[in-house]
Amino acid sequence: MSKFAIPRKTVYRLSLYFRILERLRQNRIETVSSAALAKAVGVKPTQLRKDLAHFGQFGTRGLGYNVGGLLAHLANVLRTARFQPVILVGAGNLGSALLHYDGFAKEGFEIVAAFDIRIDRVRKGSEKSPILPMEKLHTFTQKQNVKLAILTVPGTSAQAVTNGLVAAGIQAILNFAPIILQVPSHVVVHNVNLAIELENLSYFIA
Amino acid sequence: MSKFAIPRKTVYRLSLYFRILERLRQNRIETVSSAALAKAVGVKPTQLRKDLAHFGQFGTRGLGYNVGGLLAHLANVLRTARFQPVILVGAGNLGSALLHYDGFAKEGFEIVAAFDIRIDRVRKGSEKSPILPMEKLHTFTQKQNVKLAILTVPGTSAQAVTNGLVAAGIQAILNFAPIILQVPSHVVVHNVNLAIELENLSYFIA
DNA sequence: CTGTGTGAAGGCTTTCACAGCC
DNA sequence: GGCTGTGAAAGCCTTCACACAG
Repeated sequence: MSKFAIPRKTVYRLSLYFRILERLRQNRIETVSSAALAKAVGVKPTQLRKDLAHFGQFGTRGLGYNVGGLLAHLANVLRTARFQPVILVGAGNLGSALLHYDGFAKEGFEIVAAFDIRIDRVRKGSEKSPILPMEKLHTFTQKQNVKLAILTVPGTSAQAVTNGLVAAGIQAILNFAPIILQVPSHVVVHNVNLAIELENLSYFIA
Repeated sequence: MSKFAIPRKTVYRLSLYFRILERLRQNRIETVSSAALAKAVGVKPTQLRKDLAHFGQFGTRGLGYNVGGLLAHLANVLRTARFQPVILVGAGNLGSALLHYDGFAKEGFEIVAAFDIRIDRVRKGSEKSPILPMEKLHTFTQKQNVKLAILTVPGTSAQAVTNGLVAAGIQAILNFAPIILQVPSHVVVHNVNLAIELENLSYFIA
């Protein structure tokens, strides 16, 4: 039961289940069936049960799942994933946009610092994170033991910046630059391209 | 060869190929092999060829693909997907962040207007798109024949707002709200949750 | 010899069908 | 009866192997 035995897609859905369960607990709901939970997440009940089967048996037949108990189990599985410090590199258009976004903090991720070659790129003072020059990236990351980075630099400098991130000890990168990053095998990269999401979506308009 | 016969994932990759090809053309490169193009996109050569096979035969055996020719074909396949007007609903934290992002415009998507219940949420005047009250959404969307919407309202109001979007004729929604939207079958929804992306990523840190 | 096009094989996910337990 | 847990089946996508063209 190595953690890499669990499919990426399953892990992604665990996060979805977790959020719905939190909402249920807020509403003092103590029990939920796989059918109800699956519907809220937008998957089939059997898929939810298969996902959970990777970790053990949490339900009661004929009844469903105990909300608190399942939450605790999922929190345990996802625990390493939360409350990690994050740095953001590239405080340009999208970067500073994401700095203004409080959705990360709400979910337990704090952007502890942003880096840019131009430190004058400070938008009006709503963000708490300091914007530092790139030269400080290495030392800062190592001192604070940061492992997660959000990369929002232009594609032309993305690989060079990535090399610096890897050298500084970063282990996972949420990459918004439109290129494939070359990284050592111990570093995980997830690519996001909002323009392509939009393009892809509009393709399926009837 | 109905457009829905083409897998979502393939369409997504077509967008990736397209962007690399544009870059090659800028560099006056006229021919590219499936191996080279696939590497730039981060997929296997056979997958690239299978993707293209959905539409016909574009390559020359022993030589590769003509950059301009393949670009033209892909542009034709993706044509409906580009240069669409888009509205953004919910000019809160993430919404106004995305309004500041110029990556959409670069790829051919113009955010023609933003809507919010509070029209005073205007950040400093860098954006060109007007921020309008929600009451104008319906008329505006119909008059301008907008079919694409970016949804960045809180989860609590997302479904209600979505109903309004659907009534106004919106056919595709890029949804950042953390709930599953109920929509008629002719409406396409794509969900994006940046916090979960981050959580999922950090799960795979060794 | 190089590199595309493609049927067949393989692998991964999802779904089904139903056994088992409350 | 209601609902979970799970082996088997199905479906989908990716990869292989190789025929074929330049």
